Amino acid sequence: MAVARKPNAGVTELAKKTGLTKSRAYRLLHTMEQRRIIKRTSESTYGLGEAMLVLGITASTQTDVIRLATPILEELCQRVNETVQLRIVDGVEALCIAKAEPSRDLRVHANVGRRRPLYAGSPKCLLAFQPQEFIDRCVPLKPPALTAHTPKTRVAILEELTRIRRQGYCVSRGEVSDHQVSCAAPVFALDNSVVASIHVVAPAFRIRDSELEHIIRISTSAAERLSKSLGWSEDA
Amino acid sequence: MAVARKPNAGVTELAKKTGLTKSRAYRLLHTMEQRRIIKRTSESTYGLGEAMLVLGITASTQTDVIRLATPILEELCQRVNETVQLRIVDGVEALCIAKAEPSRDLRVHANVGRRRPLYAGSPKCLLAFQPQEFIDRCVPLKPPALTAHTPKTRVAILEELTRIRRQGYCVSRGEVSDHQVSCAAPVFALDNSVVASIHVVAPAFRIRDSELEHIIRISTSAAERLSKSLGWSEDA
DNA sequence: CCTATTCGTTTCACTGTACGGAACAAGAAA
DNA sequence: TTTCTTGTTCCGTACAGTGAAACGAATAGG
Repeated sequence: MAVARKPNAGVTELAKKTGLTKSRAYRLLHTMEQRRIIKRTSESTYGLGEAMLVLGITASTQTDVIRLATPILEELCQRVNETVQLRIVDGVEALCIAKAEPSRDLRVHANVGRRRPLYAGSPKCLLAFQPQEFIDRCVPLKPPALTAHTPKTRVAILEELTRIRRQGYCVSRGEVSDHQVSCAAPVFALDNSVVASIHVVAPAFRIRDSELEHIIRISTSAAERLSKSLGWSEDA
Repeated sequence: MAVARKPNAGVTELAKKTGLTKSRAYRLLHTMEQRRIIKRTSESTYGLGEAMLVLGITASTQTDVIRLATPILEELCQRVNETVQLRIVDGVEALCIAKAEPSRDLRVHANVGRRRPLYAGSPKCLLAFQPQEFIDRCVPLKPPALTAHTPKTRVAILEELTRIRRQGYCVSRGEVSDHQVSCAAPVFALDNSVVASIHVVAPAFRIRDSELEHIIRISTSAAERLSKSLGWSEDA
């Protein structure tokens, strides 16, 4: 997992990150390389290997969230005719684990595997429903201003999170990148925890208020359908 | 890996498959469950867990084959306007690790993570370039007749493999499922081994001989481009 | 050019971990 | 009932994997 988190790191660096001895780290890396769990990306830097790829792809067919989400994402994508993403929390970041893209020429490009900070833009939808202790750890005191619309203070972000919890969805207008609007809705599991979020991302000029409302309506409904198929049901 | 290969298996079954003691198997499963590498699918049956999903998705962004293939697959998909797949050998099967689908209504559906036997249809393209010893192990004496066009004998398959090696691509007309035509081309790595194959799958009625030739031409060229971007260069 | 660090790698004696075998409870089948 | 299965736990011991230290080979600094 340390290798995944920090690709192209060497033995010493990985040993430090994980708190292992250098010799232990070295030996672990050595045997994991033999088993193809990791591979050398250059002389003495490591990355995830082929075995991990195969296991991960297999995992995605055995995991409910992905299996059930795929058709829902595709339908949503077709209805809004914009790029759709499924994200989960990994570490202190949002990780895109599935996507669907429309075939129109001008669209926002999405990438499975890409990570984003949780405290800016539509990933806030994931953050909002995490334990307060986790939220406090994730939101920086001085969030970097990516665009003119990025919330400038920690307090502003925390207030936004409260609003998201209340209204049940999140809208970001050019917060993380200009000319981009995104809308996200939370996906609940049996225990009422939020396990993922569904995002619709679109070029800003195409989204007037009326379109935005339409997108909000059907993406929250898509997220709700996914929640229900995961066993969740609506109560306090 | 045993859990991946055989989902919904219990302790005893997994212990047998792996040659481990029952107590060892139990303890390994127990700690892997704590680390979220695997999860219980029911009382005492196991499947791959969330950690595996995250690692696998991360691996796919760190793996050259996938990263470089994605744009090539998408371009190929657009040019042939049919479903395109990227497959690798896993165990004695072909595993689909990436795909691209056109947006037209009638198309062959593909699924990342799906496995197919290596000895029938276009996966033969992968098999053809493996070591002879491996081929012998994979091709059954009496291959099951999936359709009227499935090769009926072991010898027929072996001859087909020779032809594939000679011509550098593989065509399957309804071998694994009626009304489906597929065409595959091998992807080479630096050491001239075949690491993957690019497949174009289409409904049979749409593919006349002239279209097929066109598909063969541009899919072999796509595979060649991918090979080259992996560091391969054409020599004996 | 010579230290001073840094890196990855290897050695070695030791110890604490993870092992196998057997026993256990709880079901299911005979 | 008995006799198979399951999954789970116990326990004494062997030995695998450990940490610390040493090693050679780089790179950086003065």
